[in-house]
Amino acid sequence: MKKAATIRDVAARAGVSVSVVSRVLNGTGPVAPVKRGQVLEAIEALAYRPRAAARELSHGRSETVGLLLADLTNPFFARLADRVVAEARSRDLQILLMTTQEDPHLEGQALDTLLDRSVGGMIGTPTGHNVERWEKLAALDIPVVFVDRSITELDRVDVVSIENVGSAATATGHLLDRGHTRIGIVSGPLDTTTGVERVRGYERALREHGIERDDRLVRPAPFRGDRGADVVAGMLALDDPPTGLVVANTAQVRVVLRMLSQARIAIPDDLSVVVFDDNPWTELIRPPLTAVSQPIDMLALHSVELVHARMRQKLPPAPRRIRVPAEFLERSSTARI
Amino acid sequence: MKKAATIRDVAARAGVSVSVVSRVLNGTGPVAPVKRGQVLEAIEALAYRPRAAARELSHGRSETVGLLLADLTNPFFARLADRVVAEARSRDLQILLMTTQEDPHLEGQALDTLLDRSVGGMIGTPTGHNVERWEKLAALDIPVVFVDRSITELDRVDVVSIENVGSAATATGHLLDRGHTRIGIVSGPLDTTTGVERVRGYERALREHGIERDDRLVRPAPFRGDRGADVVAGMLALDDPPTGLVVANTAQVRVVLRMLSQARIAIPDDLSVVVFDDNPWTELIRPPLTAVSQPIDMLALHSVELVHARMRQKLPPAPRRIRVPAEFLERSSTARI
DNA sequence: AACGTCGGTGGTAACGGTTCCATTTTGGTA
DNA sequence: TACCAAAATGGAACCGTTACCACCGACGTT
Repeated sequence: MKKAATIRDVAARAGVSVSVVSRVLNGTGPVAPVKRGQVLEAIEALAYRPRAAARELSHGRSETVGLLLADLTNPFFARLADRVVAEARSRDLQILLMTTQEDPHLEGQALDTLLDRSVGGMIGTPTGHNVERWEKLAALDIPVVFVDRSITELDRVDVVSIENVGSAATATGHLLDRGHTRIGIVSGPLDTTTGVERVRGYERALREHGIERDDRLVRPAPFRGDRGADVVAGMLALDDPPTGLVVANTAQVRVVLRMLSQARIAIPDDLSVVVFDDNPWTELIRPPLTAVSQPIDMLALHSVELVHARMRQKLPPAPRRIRVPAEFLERSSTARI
Repeated sequence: MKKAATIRDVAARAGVSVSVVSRVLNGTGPVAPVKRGQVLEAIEALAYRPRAAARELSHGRSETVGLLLADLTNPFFARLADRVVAEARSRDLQILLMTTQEDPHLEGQALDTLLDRSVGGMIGTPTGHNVERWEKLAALDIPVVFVDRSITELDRVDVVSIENVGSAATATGHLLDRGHTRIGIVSGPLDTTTGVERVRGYERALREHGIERDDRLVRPAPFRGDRGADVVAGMLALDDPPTGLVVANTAQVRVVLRMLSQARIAIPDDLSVVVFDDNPWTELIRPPLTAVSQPIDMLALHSVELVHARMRQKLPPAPRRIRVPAEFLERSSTARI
């Protein structure tokens, strides 16, 4: 098995210097049309493909983008990954995938290895910790784009997310409009931006309807584990249980639904439910779920577009915050009280 | 921003040569305990981390494993990716993710870029085409592990998959035992191994019960699109429609269920249904689905373990074919006729 | 006719590791 | 104390690119 051709082989066959080959490869300088032709012919003939590692070493940075997601088990992130990979491909970027499993320690490790790989950019859903490390990336001039969530302390990075406050307000308003006055919300942890923003939207809707917030109905739950189910069970065990529920923590909707089903709580008769994130399975559930549908393709598109542009230095330094609207889909899991 | 430390900086600070540093880094030769200490101290002090690209360039191969999956939108592959990433991490391997979207052309491109990156190994769900390119990888001594499916023409690669024939036979047998004699199956394309093997299992079960195969009830469907729904609709429109159905194409179960629901076919009263692959959502569906549950963690574990071992040359050359058993979960979507 | 200018070109030093090989040091043995 | 093998060390070539720089004609200007 003879080894693969290098740039020198190409140069030799085309009768030019390596500089010329490099130039036709990258369009980084003038080349006479005739020689360009010869070079292209040689490349073709030798099936030459530049070694990414060499390029990366000499150039100091790679065409690889680190994608650091929370958890591929959650359909939201899985679909996001799918779209990001597709968008990246169309821009000739590679995706190095890692997951945090929502664990700051794992996230830290992942960031380190991503750094070793001298990735050209990063797209990630931060756990909220490891602030110094994210800062270091940014300080190294490695473009960082947060998607879905962000870290408030970090103002130098781009952020792409949905309109969390507004979406939560809409979801809550939907229940209020249907006569519900006791509405529970299980959010993400309050040290995540999605967690606080969605609660804020919930509160805004309540306020607009002149209803006071009851702390017992506003409960965060971690992304991992089954805590969301306990939290909801707790609410339902109150003397004055909620008649409406907003599950604003995408990672917990499944366990919440399972618990409700096992407890034989009828939806929407006993409880009206709105969930965050619509995935292809939610419409198969009985009853089909009313949901806030996140435009995942837009999230992916903008994230990749941003890192790409930054890698090409094609953007003013000021950080961008892109908020895309989410769609509210009324199905059959909510009813008038 | 001073740039990151290199191996030479470490050597200088520790008062040794770069060779020594390299040796303590890789444990590739003898080093005096004292110097080892100095080197480690210097590494710590300078926060030195070896550049992956440099290592890769000189060594000719990287610690990155290409993961080429069909489609992250399918929960099966998403969960597989999740586990593979986790297993890879615990072995200090990086995962470069690409998707084929079941498109041979995209698969070809992906294989090319993976080659440029001189990945150290590959784990993939082949579309069934691009045989030459897969062959080339193997010829280049890059360990390739097929997971879930494989390509029959390629006998030099390792394969990890479930017991497809047996699982399909069990699923079909389950229906037969409940008195069904007209059983439909929608499989994957017949140019995929999962497609043919599952049909084979189906046939075996029929044969064992002395029932003849009716071609109109054995229909493949592509992985992409909604074809599976049409196929089932077609079966149900027959004069003698099936009373039982095996959906052996994981990518099509969702659309099939949606179609049945829209057509107001009652499960299991009008039709008993067994599906391939159990994902966390199937138990939320009404009725909860009887399913063949694939041991995804085992698939991931073995795949990663295999590439890893091959990359370390720790395995005899003969290709391994690992078949892990799948679990049959009886829920409520199947009934006695 | 002398003089920039500029398109086109080749030589070569990085980039940051690994690895081979020659050399020095160490320790054990006669 | 001399000697030898084994252990420890350093030097330098190499991996495949990119990018800087020097150079060489040809051409257009004064």
